[in-house]
Amino acid sequence: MPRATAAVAAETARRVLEVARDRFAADGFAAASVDDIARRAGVTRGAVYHHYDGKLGLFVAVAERLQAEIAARVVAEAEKETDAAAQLRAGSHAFLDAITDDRAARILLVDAPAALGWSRWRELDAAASGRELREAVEALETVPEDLVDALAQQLSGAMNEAALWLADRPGDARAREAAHSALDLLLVALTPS
Amino acid sequence: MPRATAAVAAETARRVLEVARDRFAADGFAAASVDDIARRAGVTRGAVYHHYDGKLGLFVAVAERLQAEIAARVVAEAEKETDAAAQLRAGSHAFLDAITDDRAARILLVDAPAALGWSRWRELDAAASGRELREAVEALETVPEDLVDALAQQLSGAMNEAALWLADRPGDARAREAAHSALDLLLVALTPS
DNA sequence: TCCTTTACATACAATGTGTCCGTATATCCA
DNA sequence: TGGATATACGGACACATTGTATGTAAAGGA
Repeated sequence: MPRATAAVAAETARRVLEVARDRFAADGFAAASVDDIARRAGVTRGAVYHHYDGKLGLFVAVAERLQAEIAARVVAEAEKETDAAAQLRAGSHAFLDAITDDRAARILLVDAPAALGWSRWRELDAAASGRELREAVEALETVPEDLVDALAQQLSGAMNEAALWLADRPGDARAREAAHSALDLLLVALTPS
Repeated sequence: MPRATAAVAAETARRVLEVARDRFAADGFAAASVDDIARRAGVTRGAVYHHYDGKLGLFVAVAERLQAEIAARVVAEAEKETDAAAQLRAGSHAFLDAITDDRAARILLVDAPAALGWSRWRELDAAASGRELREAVEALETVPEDLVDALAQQLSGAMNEAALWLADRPGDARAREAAHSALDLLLVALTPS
């Protein structure tokens, strides 16, 4: 088998990543097999292990990609607002919509904590949208300084659970509306009227 | 090997369950091995497969046991209060304390959703404390009927995340206090003054 | 007392992961 | 420009783990 040029190699890595994203979303981390991913990408497991650090490394690459995509959308929406409270609300709603697209919820919210361990998952999340959330909560006048971390964490949990709840009800517009409204109910309590 | 009497057999099943609980908590579902659990329980894998429906069945048994224990504590605390709002708050705080004891958080909140799938995990949770939470939210006058499900879900997510956050900071009394206070911040918004 | 069922132990087959090794060919460098 | 070297894989192997099938000895009922 001839060796591929650098551009072709990058294309191989990209295709593997794409297939992996699809398989992890469809089958979950545990049930997805590296061999299946490789075959669907048109390569052997050797290629996958060359480009990525094992099954977990491949999964991490997929997760980081998804996190980045979602964080970008969240930040973009939040930045449209000016004051802290509005930014928090806009970002939260954007997060809910973003993570329920592209079947990212299962990968990021169900499999990632188990596969990476909760603390590593937290670090990954903090590097993406988690940090923004914490800062948004911190900017609120109504929240005491020593509760910022705990509250941001719990809001994150509420949104994540809402996302999974929605992911379990695809196409249910009423549920989506209810999730957003309920989230607002929690957020308005924290935002100064 | 002689066959055991019925009482001895029940004791075997109980010992296996206990060891499994310990191993799942320490190693996680994926990394724990049936052989290791069996050996630590003083039996072979054959005994485990006789008493439980495979690794997943054993895990489900452990999870159900933990759920029941926690639900009992939550209900006991909630029943000390009379009005709906106070019951919700008492139950929520009791849940936070209960699930962070005995290293149940990892099993129930991290591994269970991944191993069982999110929807099966939800059913398991609903059968235990989830249903109580929904009813408590429903009893609040301040929450519109069509938001009850979504809100209960999100509150559950907030509490679960708080539990994991605390489980990651064992013995940190300040964090525990902050988690409870932050949870109160969310709950007071929903409870009529 | 015999016979069925229970409670395991043991052996076996299947699947999946990670690693090692081979190799052809870009790419770098003298 | 022609070799040396590193890269991008493919293929084979070893290992771990799960589930199943089978054997078996004793308990408990008829």
